[in-house]
Amino acid sequence: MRRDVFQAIADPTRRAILSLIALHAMTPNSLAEHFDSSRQAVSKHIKILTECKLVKQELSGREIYYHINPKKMKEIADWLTPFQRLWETRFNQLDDVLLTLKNKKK
Amino acid sequence: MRRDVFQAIADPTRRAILSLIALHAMTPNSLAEHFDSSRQAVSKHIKILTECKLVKQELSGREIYYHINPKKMKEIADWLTPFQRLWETRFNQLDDVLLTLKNKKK
DNA sequence: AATTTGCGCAACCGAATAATTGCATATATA
DNA sequence: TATATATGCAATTATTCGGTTGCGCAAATT
Repeated sequence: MRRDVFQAIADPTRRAILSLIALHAMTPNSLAEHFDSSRQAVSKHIKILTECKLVKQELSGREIYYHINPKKMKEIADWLTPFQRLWETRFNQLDDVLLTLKNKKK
Repeated sequence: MRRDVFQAIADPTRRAILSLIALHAMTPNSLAEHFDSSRQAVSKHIKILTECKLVKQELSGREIYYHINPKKMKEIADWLTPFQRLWETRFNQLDDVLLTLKNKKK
């Protein structure tokens, strides 16, 4: 079973869950209220997020509050770092120009 | 068929393809040499990357050079932006402290 | 003590994925 | 012109995914 952050954030519901708990920790039930799918479906998503360490749990009686794990979120940002210069600089616009010239030559 | 950037980068081979063509444009055949899977398999990945606009193609005779599309890559970075403060500031460490205190209380 | 509530787990199902194989087409090369 | 090369597309298959349903358990509530 592949279980990495990239596979985890591939699902829109899981991305929404991350956005919600980024504001404040939430229980599965309170999370499920924000979606059309069942509580179990949401729980399954949480399980996947937990397995790849994107969320941590805080037990409180029979309730479980799920928190986001910033360190793991940063791993996604880290993967993007080498690509950053591509959109931050004007290299990409230069690429476009070169590409256009090349095509015109043909 | 869901075809967004997040689903696209979920696959490790596709992430590797993006990393390779970020350095310089490549043809499907030259890309396939970097992987164990077949040329067709790589082509299918490229198709997915093309469909979600992460790569652009430059035709040159019978060869097709695939380029990365920085604008689309940035969309991933944009999604991450709201989460940035979670790891860039010391809020996350503060969270850890509060969580520990809460657990001790019980 | 009995009932309700919050949760995880397992089984099941249809849809989507990733890979292979085989084929068709267009461009180079001999 | 015949052959080799670069590529895309379609069919097939095993696997994974996302969802539902039903269950069991522990903590709260009555």
